[in-house]
Amino acid sequence: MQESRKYWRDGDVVGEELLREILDETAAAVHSNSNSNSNSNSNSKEEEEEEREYFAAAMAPCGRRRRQSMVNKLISTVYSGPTISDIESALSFTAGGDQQLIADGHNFTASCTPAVFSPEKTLSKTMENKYTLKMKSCGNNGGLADDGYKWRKYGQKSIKNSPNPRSYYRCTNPRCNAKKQVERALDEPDTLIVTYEGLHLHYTYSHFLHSTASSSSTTTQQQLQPQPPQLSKKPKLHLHDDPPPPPEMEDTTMMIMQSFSSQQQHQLLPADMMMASDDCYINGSSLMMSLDDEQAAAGGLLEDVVPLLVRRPTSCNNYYSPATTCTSDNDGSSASPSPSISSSVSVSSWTTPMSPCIDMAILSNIF
DNA sequence: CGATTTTGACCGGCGC
DNA sequence: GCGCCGGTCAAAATCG
Repeated sequence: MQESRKYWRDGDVVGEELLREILDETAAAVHSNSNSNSNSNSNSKEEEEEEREYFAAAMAPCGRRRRQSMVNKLISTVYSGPTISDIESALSFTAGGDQQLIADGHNFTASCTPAVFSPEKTLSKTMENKYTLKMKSCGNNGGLADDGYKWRKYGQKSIKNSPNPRSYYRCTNPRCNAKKQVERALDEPDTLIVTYEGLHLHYTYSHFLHSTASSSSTTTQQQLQPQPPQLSKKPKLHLHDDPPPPPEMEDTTMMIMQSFSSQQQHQLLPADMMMASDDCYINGSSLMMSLDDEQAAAGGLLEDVVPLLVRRPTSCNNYYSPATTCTSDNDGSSASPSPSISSSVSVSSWTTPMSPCIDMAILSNIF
């Protein structure tokens, strides 16, 4: 955890160093597993070098399966959020109410205790999936991490024993019942507490933005999905302020996405929406996503499965030009965070060249 | 002019 | 039953 914090806070160089450390540790673990009878006190530099070489060989292009295993181990080391089993649980319409993720500024801890979905329960009951994020404010943009969705504020309430009001947001997609609450932490004025609730029944906007920039399989999606922000009339998005996205995603993000794509096919429920692409197809009332193709996953499917992506706070300022208007204020009440800043952050963060992109992916909602 | 935000009113759950 | 509290509604205001 401490290392993750270090990684999260410091710049890309430190992040890469930490990533290397993690890779080395993972390689050492694998090495020791494959040589269980070897001397356990092998801490010399030469042996460390051997381990590095061993791991480098394991990560060679020909060792795809082993690399996948390495990636999985890396993910499990760096990523403390929901596991693929949690995702599958969520996809199976689980609802525990206790599924909570706390991002303590920079790190996430997850306590996912999903309950098995009971068909007799009402839909609203099943949508009790909630998780709470604590995130640091970044400058005057409210510090709200991008989650790729557009939100509309529908209420604000002053909370007892708290000087800061709580704002209530609802996804602007009319068929989507996702909500979130935003309030400022009591003890840490620069920390925002965001509670997400409900399922998104559509793609993230950032997905389309990214797909538009780097994928060739977006035509159908764009036809079927809400108009991406850069094509909408919404001036608050300020996409013109974004740096031009590089064509490729950064490696680590790719690795994370490949980790997800390495899993078997995922059955996503429910699919009362109409959606089709090269990667998805409708199967009865459910949506099947074929994730065998890593390239397909790299085209943005991670955001299909993990709609909420919290970016590194240290980077967020880089994604906005000083001219970016922001309606947030100091009390966090009128932050109107997502509509004004979300999409631009998302696109940039996916494609920031120097970013090691251990983007902390938080799952609760599918689509 | 449509979309979004603001804000007071209203409603339901919960504890006493 | 009553009051408190959190969440939501909806009309007015604001924004672009």
